[in-house]
Amino acid sequence: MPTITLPDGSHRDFDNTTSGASIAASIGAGLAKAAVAVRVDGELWDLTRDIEDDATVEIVTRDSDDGLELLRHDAAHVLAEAVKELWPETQVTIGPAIENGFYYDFSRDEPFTEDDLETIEKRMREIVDRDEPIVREVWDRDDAVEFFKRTGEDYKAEIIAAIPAGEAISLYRQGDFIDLCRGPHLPSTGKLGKAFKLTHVSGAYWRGDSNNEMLQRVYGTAWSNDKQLKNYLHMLEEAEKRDHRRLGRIMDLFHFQEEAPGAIFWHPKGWSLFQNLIGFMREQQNRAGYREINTPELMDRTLWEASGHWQSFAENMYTTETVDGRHYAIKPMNCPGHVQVFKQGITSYRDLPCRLAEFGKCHRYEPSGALHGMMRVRAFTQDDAHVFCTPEQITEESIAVCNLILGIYRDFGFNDIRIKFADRPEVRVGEDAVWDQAEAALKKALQTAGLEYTHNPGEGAFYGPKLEFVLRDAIGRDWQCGTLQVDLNMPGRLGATYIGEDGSKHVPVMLHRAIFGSLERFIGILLEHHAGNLPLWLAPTQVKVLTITSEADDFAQEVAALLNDNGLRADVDLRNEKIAYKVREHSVAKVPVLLAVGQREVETRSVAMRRLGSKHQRVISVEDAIGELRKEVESRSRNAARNQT
RNA sequence: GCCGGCAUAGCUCAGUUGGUAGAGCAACUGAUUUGUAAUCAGUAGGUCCCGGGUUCGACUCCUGGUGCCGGCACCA
Repeated sequence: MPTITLPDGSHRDFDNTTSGASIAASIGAGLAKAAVAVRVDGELWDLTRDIEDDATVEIVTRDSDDGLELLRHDAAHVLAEAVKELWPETQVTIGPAIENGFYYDFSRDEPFTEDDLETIEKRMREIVDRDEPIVREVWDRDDAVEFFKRTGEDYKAEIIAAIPAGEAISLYRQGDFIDLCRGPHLPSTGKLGKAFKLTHVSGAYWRGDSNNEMLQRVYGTAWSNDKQLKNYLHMLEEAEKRDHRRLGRIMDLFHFQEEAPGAIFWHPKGWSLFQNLIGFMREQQNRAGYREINTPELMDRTLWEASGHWQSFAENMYTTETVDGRHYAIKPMNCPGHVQVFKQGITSYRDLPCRLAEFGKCHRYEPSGALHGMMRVRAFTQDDAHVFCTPEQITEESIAVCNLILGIYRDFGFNDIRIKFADRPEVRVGEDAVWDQAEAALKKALQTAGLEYTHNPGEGAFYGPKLEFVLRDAIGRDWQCGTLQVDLNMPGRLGATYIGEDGSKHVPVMLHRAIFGSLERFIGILLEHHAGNLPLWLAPTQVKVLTITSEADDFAQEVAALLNDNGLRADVDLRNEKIAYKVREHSVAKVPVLLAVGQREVETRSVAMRRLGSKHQRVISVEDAIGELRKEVESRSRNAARNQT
């Protein structure tokens, strides 16, 4: 006689054993229909599973986050069932729900083709129409291993064999398909609905290990209704339109070519943007007490061996052949160079913290498959800095770095920022006691600053734990940019010391930090975030003055000169073309401000101002236009561009 | 690096069973002096990614590379 407590606090008594399905039905037909699972005392259960004891129960509907995840997980099972029906010799492995969808990894000799995808999807829809019950079964582990071995599912058998012997495991059966699964699942395949679509195929390593064989992964997306699916597919199209590689071409910012894979040829406008970002960061850093330096791009290999980079990353470093009997490496990062600058002369504890910054160009031989537009390149510029400080200063300096990073992201229009705490990796240098100290210091800084964070276990650098700053862009994609690392190892390895209050030598703590991460990548992210419509203060060409007739040529040039005198980047377009043609061309090129001048404007010394994204224009005096634009640039107002006509 | 796909004019793309290539836009030239997202006409533009092979003949077929795209792995 279980008593069921519902989320609103009300109680219901049942004479016999009940289930999520009957509870939902007792509340209402609508809920029963939307129900996909039930949360029993906080744990997700199948709708049909018996509830025998008193419990707090919440019906999970297909629209909820939990419900959607279940739907996607079920979609993966239906995908596997479809593949097994079509190609019985294929082995199944695993298939989880992921953000926006699901995938399933299969082992087979022949990769799937695009056509196969259509065939599979069609079969999946048939399975949904069959509305097969999805039934939970509890098996003995050894029986399950034996069963999957017998049916040729070696991967499944391997997974189950890793579960401790004697433990009961749950399997789910739908039609002829049976799979190991923690569950829960929908009551039947029909509940999945048809708002899903297979999207692409790819290779994926068994257990995510590149030493293992490669499986065939099928990806799909699944939603609770058709409208959501349609929205998602539309979002994908929009994302394609704001691809930074496309925008870079349209806006004439940069290009790539075959002779320099993973390296960027910057065009005048793109380089202007690049320099703007450096100028901005330089100003922020100077204000925060950093001093800028510059270190060699080519240094003797022994330095990299001493820092420990050679041992970990030799394969990813560009090196020279023997030159005058020595081997040099192009710097893949700036830290060892900064330590050399720190080591010059004798540093007193009074000189700490010592904050050294560099816009350092680094080269890394990234694996060919890792390259991705400007987001992952082989030649890039870090806004790198190292803070040398005493152990007592770690917390304060870390907090300052966090605040600097978060403030700067806001200046660029990123407001949704997450912090991940990455602790010691398996392969590392330094004693565990030192790692304990470094991790504790970083955590303390986060707590003192009152910042929320999530854990990213084992993802720290080889010399120290790190914070990863992840920003979410306008269409919901996450990008890791900034980083803060506490390093108690490298300064000692490279012989850095300072004289403490006690008059003896101490090894300083080194904080590594970057805010943009890589300028190249950050620009790519900025372009996609703003869909190319850069805020005025960043736009390479801020203003284009367009003539309507050639009689306005002199005035247009005068206006452009005035704009330039006032620190605005302005150009003229005097071509003998219709104004509509010029407006279109410069709008496509994403110029934020268009000033049209014709006979009327010449006579009144005014301009017709039109902002990117607006169809309207305002006729205002040249002085007012300049004043307004200057003000906007100075306030770095991101939204102003959108709110004005 | 691994799995799969792609590579034709500056860009977006056509190109039938193997007979050395076309369109639109862009560019250039001329005309047009124009009021807010494409004025008209003409001209020019190609090592069909690179190398090797099969063939009388290869953009097309085979083969080895390179680059890019989607993932996986990697990311100091």
